[in-house]
Amino acid sequence: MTLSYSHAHQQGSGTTEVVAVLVAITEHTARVLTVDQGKLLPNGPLMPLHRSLQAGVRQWVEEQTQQPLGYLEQLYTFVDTNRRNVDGHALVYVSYLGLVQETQTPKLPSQALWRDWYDYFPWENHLDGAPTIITSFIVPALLAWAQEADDVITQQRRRQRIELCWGVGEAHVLSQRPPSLGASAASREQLPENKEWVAEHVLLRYEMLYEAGLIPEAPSYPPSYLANVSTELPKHWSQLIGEPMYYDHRRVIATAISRLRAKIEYRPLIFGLMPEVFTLSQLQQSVEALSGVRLHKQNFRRLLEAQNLVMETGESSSAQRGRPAKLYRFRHDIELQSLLMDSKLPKRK
Amino acid sequence: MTLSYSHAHQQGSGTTEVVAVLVAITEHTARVLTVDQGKLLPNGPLMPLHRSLQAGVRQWVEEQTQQPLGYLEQLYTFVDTNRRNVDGHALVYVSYLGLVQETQTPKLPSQALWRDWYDYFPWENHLDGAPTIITSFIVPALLAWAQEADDVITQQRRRQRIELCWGVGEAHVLSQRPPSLGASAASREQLPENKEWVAEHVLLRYEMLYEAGLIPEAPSYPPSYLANVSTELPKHWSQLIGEPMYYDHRRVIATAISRLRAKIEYRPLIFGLMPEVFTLSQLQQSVEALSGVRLHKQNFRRLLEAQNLVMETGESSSAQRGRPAKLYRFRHDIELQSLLMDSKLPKRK
DNA sequence: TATATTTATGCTCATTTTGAGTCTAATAAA
DNA sequence: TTTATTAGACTCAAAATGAGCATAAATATA
Repeated sequence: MTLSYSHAHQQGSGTTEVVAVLVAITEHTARVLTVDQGKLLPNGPLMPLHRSLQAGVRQWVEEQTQQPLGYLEQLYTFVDTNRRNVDGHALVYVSYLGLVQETQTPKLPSQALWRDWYDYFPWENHLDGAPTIITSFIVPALLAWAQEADDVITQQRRRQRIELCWGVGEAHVLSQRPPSLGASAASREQLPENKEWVAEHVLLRYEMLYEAGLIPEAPSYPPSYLANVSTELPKHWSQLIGEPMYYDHRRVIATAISRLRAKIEYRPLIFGLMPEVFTLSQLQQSVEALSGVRLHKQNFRRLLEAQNLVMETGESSSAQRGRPAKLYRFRHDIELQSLLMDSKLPKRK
Repeated sequence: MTLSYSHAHQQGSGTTEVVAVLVAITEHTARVLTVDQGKLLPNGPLMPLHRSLQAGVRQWVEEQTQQPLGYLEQLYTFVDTNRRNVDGHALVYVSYLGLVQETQTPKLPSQALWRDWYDYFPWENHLDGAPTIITSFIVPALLAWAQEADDVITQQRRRQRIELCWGVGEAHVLSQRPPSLGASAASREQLPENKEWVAEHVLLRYEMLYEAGLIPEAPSYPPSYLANVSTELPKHWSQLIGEPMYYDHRRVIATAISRLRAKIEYRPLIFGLMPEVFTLSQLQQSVEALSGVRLHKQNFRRLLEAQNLVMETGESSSAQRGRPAKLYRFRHDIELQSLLMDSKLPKRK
């Protein structure tokens, strides 16, 4: 794969583009809609005729993907100084997160393609436990990266970042702090101890890999420091580290996943991805597909009950093998609350 | 005040602008930096020479305000179709939230001015209880606005929105929901009951006032429906409803306050606004200045202790009248955690 | 000087929320 | 009819939360 993922480009007179991360859940798998062989997100220039950014996104997305678009939320705005218009102005692109219901997915144009989003972020899928790639390759490589920093402070900080982002807190090198300056309070024994995988840190993890030059999009890829430390990238590294994309589109997806994972904890966005009726298990599996971790079934239901967001249809489904599950639907009469109310999810199982 | 707050404008060839909401706390008051007599936020075009959006913000802000800029975070990107460049492209502006330490505020250029942010949002200041303007003017006017909707559904929804946004849940008209369709669960007695003021809903409240035509920036201001319902805007309405700004800059501030109030609940952003050393009471007062509500002192301290974010300096301050308070400083050795770790605040007093 | 007032700070306590488990029910497949 | 499998009810201890009282150490005032 010798193609460069950060090549230059020329535009017309406009300098603003919209980019969409469309998410759907199909067969218990979180998917993202791509174009151009999975190398790009649906995108298009903002035109003078567009009345708003949202309008621009909707128009382009529906044109490029024939996809009816439900919930839509602005993510982040980037500047790409490698792509400039005829006046020399850098391209600004505004990214959006959109939710699409599985059921209403019609025929796609040939260049549009739903892709499992873990194809791009293999390390984010902890549904069957933490992927081995993390401890066997990623963390060692990142530790080598920390090692090659010039000063000790930077090394220290990088290691701390690694631990916090990747949940690998073992020998916790308590950062050299003044040995009890203010002697009384402040020195409890509950310092870091944070050795947990935090699902919504997707973007932080991606940016660390980028900074360390471990992914093809990075300017410094492949990294030069690995030879020094007798660590080597395995030959199939490019497969392990997920599929690259053009420009910064993979970062845009990382932003989207981060936002979705964070927001689903306190807003019932999930219903934008569900079919009309569903079982509680299906609902839970969908949330798990997004967050990448398993949840505690009973507590998940308890919270759902407490929030009173769903109602039984009276029917039940025996599509599975075991006991038939009651079918539920989202309570549309409280759609407004759903925008305002907090809605929490339980911790992982 | 006959000046129009949504007038058209012409630009050069660029179509992208950055706008900054700079926040500081002085004398226990949250302030925001303005230019042009308090009618605009510091802003400037994105230039081809800027390497990034952040760089653009920093350059323009420091040029316009001589203000050293600490923490900086992107807020939201707007399109202003009233302002277009020579090619007809609408102006895109990217807004940023920046935090400035009180102590390091140097001489300001004459056109820059720190303003109490509640000058623009009088209804957001609940430090001495809920402002009377809410129940005496705002809510009645909004109810009239709800009344004038064409269909009952919209009326219903608007009333629900009013209750949720302004915390005025009394006669809770339970939205007409199917009389127990799925008879068993789902019909608990714990429906809305949300009659609470939620500090971080600043943007929702502003947008509702805008939609109802109750503020000068709105195209439909002043509203026509009030005559019908024997409610009238008091003659001094324009003072009650806060100071207007040009373009959508007041909405940008609302976005900033929302973000800040929400984020301060789980990230220790507040330290970006504090001087080097401070007492716990000062810290609490600063948080209160931002959130607009009073906090429970003992619980505030308990959480601070638990999070272990501050350390005693050993000194104490007797600047006030009563017992001298211990002085603290932020623990800079854990600055990284501070970016990642959750950090919670207690509920209001 | 004695006393009230003010601010800081320590501590308790009932309630709610959370994490994690056991146990029972109802179906399909063998 | 047994077994595997999925759904769903209930329990329980630990932690977090909201709200209070009590005490300490200063200044203002009678």
